[in-house]
Amino acid sequence: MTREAAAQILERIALLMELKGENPFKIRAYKMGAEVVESYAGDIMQLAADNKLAGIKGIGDALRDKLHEMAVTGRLEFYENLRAEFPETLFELFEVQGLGPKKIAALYSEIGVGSIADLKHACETGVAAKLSGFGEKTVVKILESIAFREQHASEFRVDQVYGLAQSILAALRDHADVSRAEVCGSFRRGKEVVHDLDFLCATKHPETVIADFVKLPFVEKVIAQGGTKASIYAANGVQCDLRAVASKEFPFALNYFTGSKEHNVVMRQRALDQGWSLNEYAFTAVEGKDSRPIPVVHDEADLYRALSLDFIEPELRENAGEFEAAEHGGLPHLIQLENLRGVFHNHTTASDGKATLREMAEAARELGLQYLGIADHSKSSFQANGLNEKRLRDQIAEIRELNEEFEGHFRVFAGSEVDILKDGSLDFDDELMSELDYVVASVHNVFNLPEAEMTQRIIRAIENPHVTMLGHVTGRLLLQRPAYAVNIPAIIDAAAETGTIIELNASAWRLDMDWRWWRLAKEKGVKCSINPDAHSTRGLEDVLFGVRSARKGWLTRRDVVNCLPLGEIEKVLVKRGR
DNA sequence: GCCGTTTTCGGCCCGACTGTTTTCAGTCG
Repeated sequence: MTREAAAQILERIALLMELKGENPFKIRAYKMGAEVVESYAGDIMQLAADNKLAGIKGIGDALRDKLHEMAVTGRLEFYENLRAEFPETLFELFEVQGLGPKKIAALYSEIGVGSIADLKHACETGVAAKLSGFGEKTVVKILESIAFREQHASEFRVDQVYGLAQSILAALRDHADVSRAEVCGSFRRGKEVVHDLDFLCATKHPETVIADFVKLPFVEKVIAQGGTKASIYAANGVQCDLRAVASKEFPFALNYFTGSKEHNVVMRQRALDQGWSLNEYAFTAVEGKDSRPIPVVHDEADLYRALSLDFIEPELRENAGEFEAAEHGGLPHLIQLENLRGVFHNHTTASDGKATLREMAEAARELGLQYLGIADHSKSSFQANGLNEKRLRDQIAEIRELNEEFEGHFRVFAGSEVDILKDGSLDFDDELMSELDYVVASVHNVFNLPEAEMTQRIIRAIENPHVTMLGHVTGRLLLQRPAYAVNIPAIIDAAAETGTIIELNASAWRLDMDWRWWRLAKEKGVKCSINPDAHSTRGLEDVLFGVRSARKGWLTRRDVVNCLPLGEIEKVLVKRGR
């Protein structure tokens, strides 16, 4: 059993215990255990199998035995018995905003609601509103949350499909009969969520490749299988399509299946202007039309060149100005993962992170970075074990001490993710913030302010000269919680005026500020910081998702402050007027 | 269920907001 599977079982035990009204501390112990299993630096399942879990904080006698059972047998009897008491679909209900264990327990035990479908019915027929603790407004909120979910059904965040995409791609490229393979579609275009995964391969033996594709280990169900095309569901419910084409068709098919649809329309129109028809297989001369000779196309760059265009990176293919730019050499040289030199906004065990300061620093060095910015939560974020003044000052001292060990080869920057309070004031006073190397200011509560008030709140915060950057601008959680109401152009203007950096939060849950706003920010001269918001050493690698979004927002390494080397980054952290 | 320890059991994370209530339970961060 994988660590992810084991962690999920522990999490689900915690949920079911909440429903049963178990001791809340016992529940928390299971949740903590799940986190430890998920983030432990080392092969925790092997340790569990070998009975060597003693001494790991958060894993006591009971969890040790349960993990051992899971590691050895691949199942957990305790969980299976517990699970049998409730319908499997009950877990869905925890994803509805406004529903917690108490309300779910009432819904289930009193009116038999065991799934989202049941819940919707109970709300619409007025049955739910009659329950004690429920009323009109609760029901409206629940229905709104269900509608939001339905709207985004069969969509996946990038982190949910990234590993699968890489595995399938690797399997295709390994296939003896495949000469080229690529992921296409919105995944290749770097969208923040995807509906499905589209794969393309070049081969002389499509039937063989298709037949082998549907037998890959991640395949849960074959939806369709033909001579050149197959669709399957992977184990996590993601639909994956594979198209097999001849090698000479590959660049055309790659371009066509990468999209976007709007981009393709313009491509075909431009081809027609040359007297050619363009489809997913080739250019063909349009009969009766005066056409130029058709050039040889080996790859996508040839295809764009044939249409008198510079190569347009997949992330830019949204028909949002990329053609105009590609006509006269105006496309940006997009940032790449390798350009990053450091990362800000990361958490440690001091607040709600899972790795210590030292572990985070070592992991960042291991990734080849030159600096790491720590920004644990501030005191108002009680739930995240936010640091008070004393603890923050202790951490600053600890960071200074650690830096001495690095002798200038690497640096940890002392920062804080300071809560922006309801009125736009900050959780720490100016004196304390002036002792920090940088400050990330973020909203963590009171999300339901009217737009004007929320905007003013944030602007007031970034007008503080100690605020270096603004964290996750809209608070959205992709596919789960919409952004709160805020006037982004006004925020961008204020950031430009005050020299405040805006974060591109690289967590796949957030990707906030959204890529659609970065061109405006860039025009106004606002700098970006791609921040992993890492809560573990592995979380540092989320910068990958942030870079995808930054590319989609037309950003180059010059627009992103954490591409600056150690020697130059300090200057940027000193805000104008600070 | 875990932890720490005066080694055997008591403590474990706080506050705001919302909506349903009429003084507070539940949810969220």
